[in-house]
Amino acid sequence: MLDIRAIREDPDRLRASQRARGESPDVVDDLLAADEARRGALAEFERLRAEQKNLSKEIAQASGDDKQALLDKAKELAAEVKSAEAAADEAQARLDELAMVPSNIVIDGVPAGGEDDYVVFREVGDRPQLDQVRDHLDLGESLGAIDSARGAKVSGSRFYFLTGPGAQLELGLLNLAMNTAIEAGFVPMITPTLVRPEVMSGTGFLGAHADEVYRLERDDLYLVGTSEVSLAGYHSDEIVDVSAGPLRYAGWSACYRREAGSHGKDTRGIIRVHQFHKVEMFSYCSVEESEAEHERLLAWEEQMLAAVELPYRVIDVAAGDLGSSAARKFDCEAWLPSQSRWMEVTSTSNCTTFQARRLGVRERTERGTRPVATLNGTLATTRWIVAILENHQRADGTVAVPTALRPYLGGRELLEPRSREV
RNA sequence: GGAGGCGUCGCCUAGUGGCCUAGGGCGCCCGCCUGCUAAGCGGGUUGAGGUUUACCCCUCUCGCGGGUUCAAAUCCCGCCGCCUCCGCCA
Repeated sequence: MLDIRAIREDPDRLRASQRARGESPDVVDDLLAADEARRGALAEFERLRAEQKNLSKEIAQASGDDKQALLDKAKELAAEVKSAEAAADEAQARLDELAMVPSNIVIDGVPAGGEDDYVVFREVGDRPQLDQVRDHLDLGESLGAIDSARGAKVSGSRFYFLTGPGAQLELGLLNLAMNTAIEAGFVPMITPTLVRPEVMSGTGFLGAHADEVYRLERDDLYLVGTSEVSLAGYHSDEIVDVSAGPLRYAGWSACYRREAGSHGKDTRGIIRVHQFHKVEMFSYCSVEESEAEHERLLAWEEQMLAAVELPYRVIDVAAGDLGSSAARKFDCEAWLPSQSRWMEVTSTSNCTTFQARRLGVRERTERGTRPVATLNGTLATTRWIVAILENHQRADGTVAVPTALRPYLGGRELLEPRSREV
């Protein structure tokens, strides 16, 4: 949802943003018309309602014939008030509906265009020199780390078991991420993975990509695709104090995605799965501070990637590929040797006031309250195991454990193929 | 799943159809007073929207949504949340 008053003042800004995303600028005129209609209807209702209140007070003091005459008049007025209120409510609902349509206004400097129009900021680290490349599933199976076949047997395609060193690797990654976050001053959180419709909708996940989300119809709850959802809802309908700096939370949760539109894509291994774990950073801050905070979230992501010794690049995602709530998004992509391509491993978005406005998260200022900015970013996910196995594989079939993860694997420096099939 | 109780401003609370333009206390903010602090005195202090250069003013907001009524914090219906007890389960 966008600020209708801001659109009234500067409609061209939204038009330009819509064009950059490849979406229609016509919604702007629809919005302005609906806003005008709403204000007209509201003024009429308020006028009648004020009249009714005054009349009511007269009735309380009148008596006899006077009172009866006033009562007759009041009865008529009551009907008028009722219909004026209905009209005002309807006009408000029309505007609300329209206001939910446009995606967030992109920040100046975001590249225009679609999926392939990103800008590469930098490339960090050296890609491994490998004569023979095995992919992560091949490696994971021989190490006894990933069991895809039994995942499918138990739960269907895109499910898996992490076993032995695989399970330890994931726990290690997530703990390393959690510790990194705590050290940086984040409040560690373990979050609900089922949320109410208002929260899911408030974060912007029920728009164009609603098919991605699991829904439990009997209970009217949604399974989150990231703890961003729960953490955004955490302060909903609250006035928070961000005057002393951002409120920072690090959420640990399981994540669920239907992957409805990706049949046949990344079907092998654990790159694209229905359920995984993630540690997510989430910040609430003033809108003025949001761009600096975005850079900081990116820096913490890069710190994690450096800690697990992965080669990666950072891209500035183009407007058309942002998702509805983001005003800017930076992705880190790790090198994927088996496919000679880059694979998204982190994503950090500045949602400016888009989510906060829908969820009612405000801050106090000298002149009333206003929505804060919300930002999120990935510190580690199950998918990182893919990049770690592939980039740290060695010719003898072993996989080197990055130094930072060794404490979580009992000090082991190498993962070795198991001798016995299980 | 069953029974009962509760939901009013940041917190505590008053309020049983018109005197509520929601009162009081605590906390907080501003001022006065005062060697300092405390106390005392005066004022301010829910949020959303409309109107306005601004001040003012107006409407909505007593968990949420309906209804009754000229008029609802107050009466009726539905829902949600919390608490207590019982049952069932891990």
